Amino acid sequence: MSAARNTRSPLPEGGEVQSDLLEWETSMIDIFVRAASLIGIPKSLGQIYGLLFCSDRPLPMDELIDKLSLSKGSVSQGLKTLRGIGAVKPVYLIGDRRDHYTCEDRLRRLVGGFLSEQVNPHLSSGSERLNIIEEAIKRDQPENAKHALERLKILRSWHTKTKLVLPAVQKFL
Amino acid sequence: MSAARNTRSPLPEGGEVQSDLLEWETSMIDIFVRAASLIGIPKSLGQIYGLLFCSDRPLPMDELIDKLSLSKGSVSQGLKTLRGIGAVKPVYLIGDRRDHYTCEDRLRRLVGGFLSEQVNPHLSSGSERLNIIEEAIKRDQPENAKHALERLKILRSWHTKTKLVLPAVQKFL
DNA sequence: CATTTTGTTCAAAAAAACTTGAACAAAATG
DNA sequence: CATTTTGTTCAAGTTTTTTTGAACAAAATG
Repeated sequence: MSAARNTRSPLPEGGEVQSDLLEWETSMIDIFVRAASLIGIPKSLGQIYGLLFCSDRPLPMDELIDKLSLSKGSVSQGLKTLRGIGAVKPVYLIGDRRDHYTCEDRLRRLVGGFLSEQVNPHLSSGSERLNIIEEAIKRDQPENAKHALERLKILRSWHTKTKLVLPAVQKFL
Repeated sequence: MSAARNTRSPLPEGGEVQSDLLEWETSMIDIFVRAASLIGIPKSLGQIYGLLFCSDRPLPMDELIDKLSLSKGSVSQGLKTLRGIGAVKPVYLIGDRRDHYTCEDRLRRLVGGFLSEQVNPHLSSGSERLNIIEEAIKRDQPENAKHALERLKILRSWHTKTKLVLPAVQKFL
């Protein structure tokens, strides 16, 4: 077990550090990439969030592009989405014209943002949709209308339970 | 508001009914298709589950293929996956050689199956992964090791909370 | 045992999702 | 105000995921 210290390549003249990620950073980012894909979010968003999570200071787009080897477009679009769900926040640093970003690191907020942007809209519209189905059943008058209405009832109960449980989960976290 | 009754086309001679779906069925299936894509599951699985949910009796593959206009391969593979997470169950009917399927309609079971197949594996491996990151931090000896360890600590607390909350949710449903 | 029925598998096709890069806009700088 | 810096947008390209369909296996039937 040779203990080689932190091997970022020494700064090239300029001032522009094409620093590779350290191993712990790579692994930690990987955790977020996996978590992202688990909840159906693109890999690049996981990477961006992950790098911000690892960083001990707010980072500008440049650095994200550079360290993650992503295109400008990807990072710009990714930050937009992450801002949208409140997972990252712009921070304005004096003496630097560029926007810098930090990650939201409170689990409750993180989950809250995700739920209210990605899940709640579906839940809300769900209620109306169930009413529309009820009307359709009445219109169709299927021979098994009774069964159809039973199914609808089940869906309504699922809907209710879900709307109840999500806020509770959030409060717990 | 003309109340046209259920318009399945009258049976063609054979006995094979290429019955189109009724409107209420289509809409209800659509609910499942949306829900599926919300949790990152292919559309066809949503359709299959949805049709079984609408049906008042177990259905054989043939009927799923026919009514949903999906290929044999898709339905076979889809049922396999759904069986895997316990969302559908084979039912053996006397006098019919074909497998028939019903859907699991207890929300708790449904969520339970999904969590234990798709989520828990990630959660379990997560613990080990965090230890590996800890080792990486020690190895890398980054100048901001203190910060890195703080981040790790946060991840561990998230991990713990998540492992705690999922079973609780399940119990509630 | 030849034939039919039922169901699985997997390579290739199709569709969907994601990423790129170049063109553009907006704001700051000198 | 011309130039540079920063950031967005979106059409086209790439990659990933999903679906198809034909070949195959297994079991029942007569």
